[in-house]
Amino acid sequence: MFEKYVRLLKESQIKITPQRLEILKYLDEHRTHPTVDEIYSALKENNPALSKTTVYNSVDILLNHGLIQSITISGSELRYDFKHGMHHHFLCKKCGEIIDINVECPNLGCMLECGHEVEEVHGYFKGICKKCSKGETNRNGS
Amino acid sequence: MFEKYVRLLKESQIKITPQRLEILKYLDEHRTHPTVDEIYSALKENNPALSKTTVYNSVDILLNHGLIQSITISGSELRYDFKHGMHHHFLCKKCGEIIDINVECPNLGCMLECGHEVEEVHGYFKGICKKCSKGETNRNGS
DNA sequence: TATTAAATTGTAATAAATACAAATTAGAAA
DNA sequence: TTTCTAATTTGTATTTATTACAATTTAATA
Repeated sequence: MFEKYVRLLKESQIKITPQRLEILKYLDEHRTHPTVDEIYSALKENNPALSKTTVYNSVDILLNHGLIQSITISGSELRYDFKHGMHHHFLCKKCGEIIDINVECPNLGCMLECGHEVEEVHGYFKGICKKCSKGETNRNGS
Repeated sequence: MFEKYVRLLKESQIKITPQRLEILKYLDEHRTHPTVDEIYSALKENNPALSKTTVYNSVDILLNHGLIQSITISGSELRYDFKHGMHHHFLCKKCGEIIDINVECPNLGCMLECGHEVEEVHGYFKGICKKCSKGETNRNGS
């Protein structure tokens, strides 16, 4: 059940706690780029004693060890994403969904030429997603 | 003095007010990607009656008409940028500076193929900037 | 110049993130 | 296994960013 996440934490030399395992698992299984509040609400169901501060602390340590990444696409709030292969994001301004776009950034070489040390690469697109532009229903009901 | 900004607002059919002119001019002349608070503090010097709500309202309307863009690179706060040519951004994790990177995104074609309507393209890199990685002084003094 | 819809101001409320002290716990050592 | 300690979790209190909104002021038209 949690073997994968135990292994990931051990590899990063992070102390293993049930809360961290649950958070990492949640992010791996829900590629919805949730906020701390969304993670907290979901996990509180099975663990009513969970504290939101723990979620903040945990995503911080997972972030610092590179197991997850933070997404700033939506402004005024941070979202989190289990680190799978390099990809970009698309935010639909109508339904609010954040869609993974499986492309890499071809500008990285240019960055290195500039002389900066690049640790993170983020590519964001915003607009109206395929579904919404076809006029299908969406989660905002608009 | 303000002709350029009067023209820009007129072209966008936005009502011309001194506050909007000052904010647009400030963003054009200070390519530092300031927050609302930074814009507010700077302009309050010459206009003590300025309200922070006005800065929020003004950047909103300038944003909606495409005269400026919002930058979400730094998390938990929005930054604003006068809209000049297409470029990416680099955030230095040491000195906090946000540097313009003059590249375009070659993935746009791919996006259109996906069927999404793209309105905005954002490319962010994070790491240690050239100056900081050479050990020079920086604004955090670290 | 008078009019009116829109913008500005200031205060209050909301929401996201951080700080911190007390209680609890993971994991190493005995 | 039990003990011990540093690290983690919890809960509360702050701070900070943003939004809501009513009253006042103003831009721009007639």
